[in-house]
Amino acid sequence: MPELPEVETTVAGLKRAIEGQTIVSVRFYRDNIRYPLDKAWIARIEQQCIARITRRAKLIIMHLDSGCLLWHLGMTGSLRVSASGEAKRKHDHIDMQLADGRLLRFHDPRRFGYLKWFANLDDLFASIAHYGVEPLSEAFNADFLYQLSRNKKQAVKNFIMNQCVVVGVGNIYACEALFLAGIRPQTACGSISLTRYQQLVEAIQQVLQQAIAQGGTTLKDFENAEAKPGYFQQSLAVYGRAGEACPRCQTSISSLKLGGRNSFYCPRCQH
DNA sequence: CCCGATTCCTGTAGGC
DNA sequence: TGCCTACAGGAATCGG
Repeated sequence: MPELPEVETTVAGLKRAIEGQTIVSVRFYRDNIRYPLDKAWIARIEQQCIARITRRAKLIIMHLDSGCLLWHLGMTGSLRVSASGEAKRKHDHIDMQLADGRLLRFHDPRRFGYLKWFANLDDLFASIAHYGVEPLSEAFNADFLYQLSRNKKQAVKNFIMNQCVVVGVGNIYACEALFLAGIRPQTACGSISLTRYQQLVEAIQQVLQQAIAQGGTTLKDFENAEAKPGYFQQSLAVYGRAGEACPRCQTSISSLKLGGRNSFYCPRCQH
């Protein structure tokens, strides 16, 4: 599920809703999601104020007065703030009760998401030191992609979905950005020119910014911190549209598997 | 080193 | 209706 725009949307909602709140009690409803949930963390988290909430890649970072929390929503995870006493649903795995009575609740049917506690931010960032550049930062530019891709045969779609290269771009936005840039997803990344990488950088930034502005993409079950869906799915040009008409030239959209992931493109607009 | 395949898990859609 | 299979937004890990 959540790629960068969905995580950004969730973080924006959480900032509004719970920054400055104190966590009074924590409950783990199971002892692991993707990774183990250590019960020893509970005492470290309780009575801590959530001073700041930020995003790095597809991760949500909660800066506590002492220590910090790192959340990953995986494919089906959501982090919502609900009224006190709201009934627990199936697949609700973690509750954090706030001082004003509301509840921060982590829900994740497939349990590919995770929570980790760290004593300090240095340790947290050390755990994700292998991550690549932020796509909406200055460091993400045509030169960077061009240099890093030389002599590589990897398909460009897999290249831009590699979190060690650039973070936050998942299957949906990779397909959409390649369509906007007019590049076929299976093109070897090492054979793409600097000029075309310039177009790709602009396309990735444009698609992510538009998706953020629309509150993300809700294909199936994404909901933000206020349990509201996103609207960017209405703007998808190729993702999930195999056999439908290309919005630019009316040619039938094609699909193929790349790195095990379904990939969609227009055979006429993309080369 | 670079790839693709596999793996974690549940829900859902589609074929029969 | 029910049973079975394939597939889904992520990403670490394994093996060729």
